[in-house]
Amino acid sequence: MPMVTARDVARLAKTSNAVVSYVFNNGPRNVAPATRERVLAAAAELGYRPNMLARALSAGSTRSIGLIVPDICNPFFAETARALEDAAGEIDHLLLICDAALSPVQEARHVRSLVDRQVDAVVYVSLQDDPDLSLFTESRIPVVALHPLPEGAAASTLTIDYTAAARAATRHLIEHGYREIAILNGPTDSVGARQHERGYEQALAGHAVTAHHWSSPTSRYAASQVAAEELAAHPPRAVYCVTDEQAFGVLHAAHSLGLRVPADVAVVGLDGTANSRVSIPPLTTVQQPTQALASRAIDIVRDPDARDTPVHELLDFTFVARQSCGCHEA
Amino acid sequence: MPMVTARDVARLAKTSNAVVSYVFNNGPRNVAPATRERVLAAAAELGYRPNMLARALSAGSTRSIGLIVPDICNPFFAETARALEDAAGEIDHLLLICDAALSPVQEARHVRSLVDRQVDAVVYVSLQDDPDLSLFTESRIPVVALHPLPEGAAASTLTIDYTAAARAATRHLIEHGYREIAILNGPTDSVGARQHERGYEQALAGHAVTAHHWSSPTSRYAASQVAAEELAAHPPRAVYCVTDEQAFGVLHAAHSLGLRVPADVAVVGLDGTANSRVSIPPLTTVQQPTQALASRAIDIVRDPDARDTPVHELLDFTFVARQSCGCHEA
DNA sequence: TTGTAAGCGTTATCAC
DNA sequence: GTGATAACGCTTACAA
Repeated sequence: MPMVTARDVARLAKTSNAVVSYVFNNGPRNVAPATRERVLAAAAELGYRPNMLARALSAGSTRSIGLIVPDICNPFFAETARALEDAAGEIDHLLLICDAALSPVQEARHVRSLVDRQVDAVVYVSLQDDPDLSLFTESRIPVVALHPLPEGAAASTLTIDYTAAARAATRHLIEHGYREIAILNGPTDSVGARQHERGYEQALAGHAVTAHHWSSPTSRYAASQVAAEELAAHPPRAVYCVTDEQAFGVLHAAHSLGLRVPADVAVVGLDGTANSRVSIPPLTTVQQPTQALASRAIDIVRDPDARDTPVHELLDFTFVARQSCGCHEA
Repeated sequence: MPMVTARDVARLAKTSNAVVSYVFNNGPRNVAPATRERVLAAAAELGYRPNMLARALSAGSTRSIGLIVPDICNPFFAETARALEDAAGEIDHLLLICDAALSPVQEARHVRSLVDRQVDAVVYVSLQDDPDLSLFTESRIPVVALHPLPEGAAASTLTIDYTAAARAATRHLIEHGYREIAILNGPTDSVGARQHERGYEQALAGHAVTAHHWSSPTSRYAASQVAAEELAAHPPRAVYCVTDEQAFGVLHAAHSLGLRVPADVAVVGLDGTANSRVSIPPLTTVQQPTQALASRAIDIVRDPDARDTPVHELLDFTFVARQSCGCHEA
């Protein structure tokens, strides 16, 4: 298949390649209706498709947006990727999904790769609390992080209010009457982790509740290991997990120790992945507004105003009570 | 940040941009060691990074490989994507992950998009039994499908032997002594579905076993719905599911009906995702050789010989007995 | 061994 | 309203 070029189309339409470009871009110059028709007809006849590489090289935009996630095998990030792909598709951009595979080294490689690939913007979920954004800023690539960033970081952020979410989840557990409530937090001391912590503490304040502080990597297996150990030692009556995956791990640990959920241990998660509906038992969780997060992220990153002045936005979450907390007993 | 070009480097190294190119590509011409050093030093000083777009436009290779999966939220495909990203990274290629989101329309859009983006090759897991490969063949983009294709399709295939896998799984259930065994197959009549079916039938042949034929979309929720209905009606003693996700759905359905696994219903899956270790109960499954599949897929698609003559390869699977079938009772 | 220059297929500026 | 033509930054004959 010899590649059909704009020049070929121009030849057939008896005009110049410039006009072909004008037609396919609706500008920057006008073309006479008759000429436009001839060009379109010729293009159709030859099966012409503009060469995106040449277009990108010349025009300076690759019409692509990068996404870096810590772990594509975590369905929450897969769902995020899907929502972003939709949002990007609507503005006719390609989403480049990069999976850090839980490795900071891999993550750094992807940052480099996206810069090299000249993506127009980046949606970033980092493994690090304070990721190095210099490569992006040097290349003037706008970035929006889907998690809180330290004060003064050179990127926009777009998240739910984790403090409020943790508070709501913990409060719900307290209202069930549980008096020994653990928080299963993430593996590192990050801004986000501290927000969960704070919400949990705020909910506990003034209640005669014993706190338990656990932490595990954000994976089902790792959480299961940690939870199994903790549950065997000083079993709390309830656990608030900062991700659904960790909650699923707790569910598994409880099961393997012969503990019933919620009769023996109550569990609440955060993310509201599709799987939370079909876990054993169905998981009570804080639902992230994945669609809204995605479309807003694309808006932010394409907003010329936000390019230089990072914006920080909070979106609303929804608390979903299912069986694992003790509501809706089966 | 004014972009640093090869010309800038050449100027600083007191040589020509051609030599800069020779240095960065190790060819096609040799460069005197001294000159090479000067170029490298100049490049380092200026922070030169070759412009991939210009390189791709000129050289004709984008150093990228496309991947189309039916559903990135299914961890098996996420794990596949991760393995492929590793394999692609080793040859310094970017993996473009495209999620069809269970929509054939979306899938077709991605095919178009990958062709437009001029990827060097494509790894394809299609929703269709007989996907339209013409766009790829016209553009001479080599394709390897990770599932069986109808006779004569213009792409290589690389899979495990699904017939043998289904046979092994079903046979295992028979050896447990179960006499009512269902197969939960995929939603469409595809080559792959027929292979599962055949393996299941082969295992059953000559045994006094009652067969049950179920089918559901490949998602936990959908499988759970179908299984709940079937289990409420004529509960079989065991179920072989053609994917782990469907098996998880059966687990959930059983739980919500108050059926114990494996005491009341035994379940076997196929894929061997990480989650199968931590399901409730841990899932007996046929483990796909994900890493091997990925690296072999990259090899095939880059093999100049296989470019024109599709190859069809079978890789070995591993049967992993855990609790859901009745082995290793907790 | 190195430099010159002609592409690669667009976009966009200028004249006309 | 349209047609030459110069970028965009690189690769790679071809010359020197």
